[in-house]
Amino acid sequence: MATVKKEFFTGTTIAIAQRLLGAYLLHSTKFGNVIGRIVETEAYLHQRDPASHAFRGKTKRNAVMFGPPGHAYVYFIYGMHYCFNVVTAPDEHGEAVLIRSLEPVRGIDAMRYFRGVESVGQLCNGPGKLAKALNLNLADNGKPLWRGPLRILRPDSFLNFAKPPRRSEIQRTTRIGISSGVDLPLRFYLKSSSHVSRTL
DNA sequence: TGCCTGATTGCCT
DNA sequence: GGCAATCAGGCAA
Repeated sequence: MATVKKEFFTGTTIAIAQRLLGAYLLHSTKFGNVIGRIVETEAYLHQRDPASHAFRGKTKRNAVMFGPPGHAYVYFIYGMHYCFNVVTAPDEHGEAVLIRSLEPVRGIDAMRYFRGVESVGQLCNGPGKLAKALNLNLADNGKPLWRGPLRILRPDSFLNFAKPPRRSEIQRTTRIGISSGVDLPLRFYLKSSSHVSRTL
């Protein structure tokens, strides 16, 4: 298992949204390490993106988005769900990448316990689902992702010589579950994956 | 202070 | 496909 370096989080938010595909998200829990392969992401920008939490400026809730890149931005939504994001862009630029789906890799029984669901295909195929499967909540907001109990692992962490996905493997579409900025093509997922929240 | 909405999910028809 | 659950943040007053 090779954790990414801090430099992994430099570049445009859109580039990082694509770079994260094929990488892994690890969380160390009381039931051991829980790991999933990232197969679906969405970019949320600062300006020109009304769907972004950062669009209306910095607040107590979204402050982490405006901090340095490579940290976790976790927020509570709909009174019952958490969503996990990777902060991108330099200080004072409120941008992040929402992780929408994972393919379960390790700690699947722990995921089942946290989710209360058996089917592997239903464990992490949605932003609220994966946060629950990895036992993520507001306590994880602001944590670094290149060291510590919550980390991003390189795409070659599990399969020998596994390379990042080719550009042709990545499908780009509009985002899901928003009411403004619906026309922006800022969602990315791996065409070959059967674990995305939904295709096209 | 009060009202409305939301980067969702799961259950019901 | 429709809709309830459930509550913190954001904005109007």
